[in-house]
Parts: sequence; C-alpha cells; structure tokens
Amino acid sequence: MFEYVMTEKMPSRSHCPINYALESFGDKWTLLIIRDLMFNGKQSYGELLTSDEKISTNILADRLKRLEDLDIVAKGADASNRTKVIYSLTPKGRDLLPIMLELTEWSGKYDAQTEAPKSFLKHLENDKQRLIEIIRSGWDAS
Amino acid sequence: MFEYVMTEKMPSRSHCPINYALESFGDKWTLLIIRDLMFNGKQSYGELLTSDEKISTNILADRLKRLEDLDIVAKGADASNRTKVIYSLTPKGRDLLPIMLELTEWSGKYDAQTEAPKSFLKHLENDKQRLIEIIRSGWDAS
DNA sequence: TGTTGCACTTGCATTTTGCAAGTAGTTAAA
DNA sequence: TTTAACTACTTGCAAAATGCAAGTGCAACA
Repeated sequence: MFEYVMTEKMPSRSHCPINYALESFGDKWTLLIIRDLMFNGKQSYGELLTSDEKISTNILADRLKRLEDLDIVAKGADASNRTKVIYSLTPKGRDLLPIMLELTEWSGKYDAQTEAPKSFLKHLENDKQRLIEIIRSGWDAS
Repeated sequence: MFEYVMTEKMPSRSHCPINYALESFGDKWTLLIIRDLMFNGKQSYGELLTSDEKISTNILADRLKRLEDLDIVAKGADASNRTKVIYSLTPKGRDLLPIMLELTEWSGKYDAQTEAPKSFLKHLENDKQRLIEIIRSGWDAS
C-alpha cells in the first residue's frame, strides 16, 4: 500500500509548476491537514484525526509521512512529554498561505453555504497582502 | 464507475472553503485540464488528451462532465464543424486564475527543475495584480 | 505491574484509476 | 453513394488507492 512518496526519485509526470503542486498536495486530504496546522492550531496526530471531514487514520499517517518527505511539515518532540509528537509547518509549508487564501476566497464566492466568515472574506478582498502579513507576523512571534 | 459528480445533492464532507475547493478540483487531473484551457489554448477533447502528463480518455471525459456540472467549464459547438466540441472556462473557471498563479509561484520557488519561465516568475513576484489584469484583458478581447 | 493515552499498522472490502480497445455520429474523398 | 477518416466519447478489466475497524507498541502514570 502507498508505494510512493514523492521524492526526487519518484517518476514525475512533468515539471509543469501546476503539476508539481498537484504531485505535492493534489489529493482530497493533504490540504485539509495543512489547513488544520495553519489555521486551526492543531499539532498532534490525535488532533488532526478529529476534523469535520473525518480523515481515516491510515491515510493521515501516509500523508504526514509524505509531507515530511517533501519538507512541508516537520515532526518534532514535545518538550514536556516525550511520548507526544508535534507536527508543524516548515517555511515551505507556510509559503502555501497565499494559495490557501486564494482557495478560501474562491470558495467563499461560489459556495452559497460557505462557512468562511463574511468578515474574513471582506478582509481578503480588501487587503489580502496585509492579511498575509498579519498571519505571518503571528508565526514569527511564536 | 464514477458514481458521483458533485452537485447540490452530493454529500459533502463539510462547507469549509478549503474543502469546497478540494471537492471541486482536488484530484490529480482536474487542474491540469483547467491549466490547458486557461494557458495553453486548448479547446477540444482531442487537444486536451495530448498533454505531457498523458491523461487517459475515460478520466478526461469524467472530469469534463464534472467541471460542466460545477459550471467551471462550458461545452459548446464549433461554428464551422458540427462534429467538433469546444470547451471553455466559465467566469467561475476564470476566477481560478489567482489560484493558478499562486500555485505557479510556489512551485517555481521550490521545484529546482521547474519549467516555469524565469521571466514569468519574476513578473509574478513583482506585480501579480497587473499580470492578472493583463491575462483577464486578453480574455475580454476575444 | 497494570492500565491509560498516544501514535501509528494491519487486513480487507469497496472505489477509483490506468490502459487498451471499441462504438457512434458526422464530414470528406472516391 | 459508398467508404474511409475524424472527433468524441464508452466499455471492460486489472491494478492501485481508499475507508473502515481492529490491533500493536511504547512511554508514563497510578
């Protein structure tokens, strides 16, 4: 099962940039994990398992491994509890922020039932760059 | 095969905007079709079959149907040839442009072997908004 | 020393994909 | 008027990925 993770050795279909992105996170689950790490304060395997979309545990394990190999997510130890594993976004992972915001804006526009808060969507439309900087400065602080 | 296309009736995992985007085009092929329609001047089924990534014909048919149902792609008849079908992006599809550009920028930054032209990436970094307007004005012209 | 919590693995049925081949409705040439 | 060619698909089947439920391993705590 899951023969491949994407590495330099994995046969890639092309080096088109859209295709590179798809081969990195173009499936139904990976961006949800990134979302939870980026926006929802989740850090542990157990927390990542509890999203609304109910990812199954084997898929989560596979995707985390893949994201680690791609240097999008880093796996670390919790300082206070040796048995606990902490997942976080690397700089490469954090650089997905503008993509995440564009996805949010598009869905906010076209999904009549979107959960995205109106105020957030307004902020996105009005001053995306500033929103990006605000979120990034929150990361730098911690 | 292919039981679902996403419609109002399809059970959706959540109305998180990231999830909405994933359920619209979160697979390994859909964005490649959109790329070819958006940037590579492709219009027909046959042309869409010839990409570097070699999409197979049943998957292409399925994804086009899906994209039509989602109102991202429109299917039209060629004026001069009744047997020929013309696919094009709807306004909802064209609104994916900023997402496509962000994906390109990210991949351009992290894929050492990216095919994205250096000059295009420069333009993206320096004045993304202007690039978007230039591309959009090209669409309005036709 | 045994129980609990956390991070995964494993097995297996179901679904989706990839590949090759086939069909159907024009249009164009003989 | 028949026939070949072109375009847009559809079909069948093997292989791979997914979803679900249950199990394992290891450290900490009681």
